[in-house]
Amino acid sequence: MTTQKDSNTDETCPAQALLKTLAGKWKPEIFRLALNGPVRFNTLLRQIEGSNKQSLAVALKELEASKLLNKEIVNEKPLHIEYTLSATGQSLIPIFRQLETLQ
Amino acid sequence: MTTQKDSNTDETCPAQALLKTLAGKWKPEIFRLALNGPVRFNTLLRQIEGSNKQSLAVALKELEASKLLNKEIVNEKPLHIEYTLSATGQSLIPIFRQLETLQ
DNA sequence: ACAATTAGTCAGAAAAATATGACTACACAA
DNA sequence: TTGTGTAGTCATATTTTTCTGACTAATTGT
Repeated sequence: MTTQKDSNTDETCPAQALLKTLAGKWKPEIFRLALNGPVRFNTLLRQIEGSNKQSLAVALKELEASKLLNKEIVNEKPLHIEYTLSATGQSLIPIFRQLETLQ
Repeated sequence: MTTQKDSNTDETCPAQALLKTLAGKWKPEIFRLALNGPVRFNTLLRQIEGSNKQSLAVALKELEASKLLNKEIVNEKPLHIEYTLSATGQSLIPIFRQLETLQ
């Protein structure tokens, strides 16, 4: 006999996918700051109070892996790295704005 | 000397607030199912594979506490409880629909 | 009276997420 | 060559979240 616990395993719901990629203690804050322009590792570490290197590094890596942020080396002095919103990330801006209009 | 890690503690960003209320392993799935109409405890337990009583109970309690779901006793036979989208919950429907249009 | 269905609670265990502190490595300036 | 700023890694510890299995309790059907 098969269990009655089957059928509904969509896992293709975009809202759930987004919630999953932005899940975690620091990802939403990183993403929000990235809405205003490129962000950098040490700057985030100073801006986001209570955060730490390890957790930010993991969060950035995962946001990059899930294609919300792009990582690029900037050849200026001092040489540094910038994380910017990807095209996908930018496509979410209207939704964030819409959420801000909700009371 | 004060630390340079101050200033930016908004915590009034609605997008982040929503991400927080829908954070957790089962809340997004519960919420998504509730979009289609009233949901019930034992039914969710059967529908959401891999879930368990305890976690669903906690998730439902928190979704109710954060005013996304309403809990009501239905006086039919058998007497049972229904969780339905609150007004706030319903206000999020357009955003979920919009996310579904995103590739 | 007994079993099934309803909707949970509770204590403790296991798993996952997050934090700490030490360390690495490159570029550049003094 | 010593120091500062860049951006991390790594092993371990702590904290938080989630799961398991036993139990409760009211309602309804046989």
